[in-house]
Amino acid sequence: MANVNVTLPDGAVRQYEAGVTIEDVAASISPGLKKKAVAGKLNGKVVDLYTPINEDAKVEVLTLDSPEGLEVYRHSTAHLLAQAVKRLYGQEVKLGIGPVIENGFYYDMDIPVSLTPEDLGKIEAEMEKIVKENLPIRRKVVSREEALKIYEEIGDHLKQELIRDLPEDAEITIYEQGEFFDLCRGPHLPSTGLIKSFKLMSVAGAYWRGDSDRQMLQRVYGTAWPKKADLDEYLHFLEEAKKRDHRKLGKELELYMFSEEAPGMPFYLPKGFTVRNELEQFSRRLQELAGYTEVRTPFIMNQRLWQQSGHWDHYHENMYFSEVDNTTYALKPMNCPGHMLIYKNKIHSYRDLPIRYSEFGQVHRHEFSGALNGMLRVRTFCQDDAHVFVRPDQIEDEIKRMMDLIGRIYKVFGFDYTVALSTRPEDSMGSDELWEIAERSLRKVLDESGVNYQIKEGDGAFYGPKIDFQITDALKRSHQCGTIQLDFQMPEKFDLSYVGQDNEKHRPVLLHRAMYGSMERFIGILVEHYGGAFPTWLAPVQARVMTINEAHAAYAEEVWGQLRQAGIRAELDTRNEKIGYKIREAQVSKVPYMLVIGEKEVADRTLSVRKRGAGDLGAQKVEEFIANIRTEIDQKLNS
RNA sequence: GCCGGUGUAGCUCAAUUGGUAGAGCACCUGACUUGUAAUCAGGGGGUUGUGGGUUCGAUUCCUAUCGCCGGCACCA
Repeated sequence: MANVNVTLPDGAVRQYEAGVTIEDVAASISPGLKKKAVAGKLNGKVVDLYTPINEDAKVEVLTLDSPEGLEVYRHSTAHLLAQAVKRLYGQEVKLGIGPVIENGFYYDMDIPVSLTPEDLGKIEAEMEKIVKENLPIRRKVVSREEALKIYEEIGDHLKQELIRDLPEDAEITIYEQGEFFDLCRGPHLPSTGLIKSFKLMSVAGAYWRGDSDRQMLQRVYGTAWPKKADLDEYLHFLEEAKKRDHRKLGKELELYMFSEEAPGMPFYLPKGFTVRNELEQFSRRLQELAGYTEVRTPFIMNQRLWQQSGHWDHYHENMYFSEVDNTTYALKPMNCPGHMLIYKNKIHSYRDLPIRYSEFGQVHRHEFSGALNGMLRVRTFCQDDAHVFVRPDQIEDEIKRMMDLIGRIYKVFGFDYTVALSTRPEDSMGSDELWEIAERSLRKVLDESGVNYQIKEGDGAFYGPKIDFQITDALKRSHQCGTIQLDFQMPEKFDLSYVGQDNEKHRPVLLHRAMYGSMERFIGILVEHYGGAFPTWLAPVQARVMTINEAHAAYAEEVWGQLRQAGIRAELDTRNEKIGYKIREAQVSKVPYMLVIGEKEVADRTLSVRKRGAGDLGAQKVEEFIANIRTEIDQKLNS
């Protein structure tokens, strides 16, 4: 019998008889490892635990502590789901795909009946049963013809299509567990009994192969974890996230509202608008320092303009139109064309570039009804937009400046972010050459800046490639916000020019840029990020003065006046209520500073400071408190 | 837009097999004059999203439509 040398992750080499399985290797290391093993890694490739080792190899035993092991586990749970559904709903069930996703898995299936949330409980129970049966899960290699025959026999057109689309040289495998089998690359757990903690989360429709022209399947989402405690922790996390939902908090904190009269269009309530104004003012100040000048362009402009800009051809179905005096006007979905007109309003010298126009521009886009989501996806929103006109030699420097500015802003909120480069989409305009140049320069700046970035092929705007900034919030979810887009098309379309040193006309290059992205989305993200408890500089109400009883009202009113005089957003609460009641209300509405005034404070001309999250800070002179809170507010940039 | 769910007072939710709606908070009034997360009592408030239909009778059943929610597709 030949021997094989097995190299383990720690570098140790052990000798086994050829044909030894990874499970045997695990057993030979320790009984504990054998018990925990769910799969293996053979020369870097994740494989089934019972895979034989026939030649010298690097081997790693995978447990649920590794991401790969957990992935195998979740994948097997997806099969478990499919098996349960087939048992309950019969062979009529056709299987699409059932991949692993973050925290779990899903399976897309064609099921004769519509599943309801209650059905999920029944399916879970069936899954538990299959776990108890502890069915061995085994891999079987089949030929393409065999595979097709198997799925023709059971009339599963979905799997047949998948098989036909597999590459010529692909090894086709089927995994079997009891009466159930599934076309699958694997690997899987050795048996169903190893699956411990899972929960089906929801049912939803999903297009077959992600194509909206094709059949809609039923997608069941599930989550799976090594231990019950992990599952509980995850479910708890979801509960916490739900409490922070910006739609719920926006209502509770009276920040914004929605009405059936304008689906997808937020109404700002006084408090929400205060936050927004603060954000806008902050960004405005930074942009002034960075050399931007602010402009304002009309909401509706003649259809001609949109034909010229290309929006008519490429963005028509998302636009709102209005007919006035036999002329069609469009509500702007983007601010660029207006800024083109401003640029063309006069002749520019090469010395004047870069010219940086910023606009808090309200745009309207007719998004699909199903796409709307609170403040995160709306039909009218305000972009903190800017268009910068540069000479070709200024492109890279200007992009660097933009990236710096965006990074600085995100830091103020404590956001981490990731960057992605999006390349030419299918529906685009302009020559291959210009796209080539544009993509290359963005890539160059990104490479030089040293940031990590991913590439999103075909995800660019129709007029140019872009760098997108994705914010990661306190709950580790990411949201697209900032963007920098390079555009050679729009200057062509609008025949923009500047006069060069040679006294000839030259074509400027256009950079589109947004930092918050949309004020609405950014506010929604901030609400969830802070759980509604805004830092003092953003808080709609920064301090609330509250009295112990009505004898203190006069002094409290005086203090309230002083605070407002100092530019602090303060409220006064002199109602005939107990101080505990007033504190509770202030606490619930997440006011950062609660200022209590009673007999002592009136006598000493002080106020008692209670800070949200920190409790009673004791008495301070009014001037002292004002100085402290002002410092805190002004320090946002140094945070 | 597509699949599924859902819509009751300002908010959060109740209402046995269809018998014409109720609670807490909020709001108003009164009492209490209060020291760091809810004082007590009383009161007002709803064409049950909207339009049709079935029925002696509809919050409940059917249907259309709108909004919202979870996904898909699309996207700042």
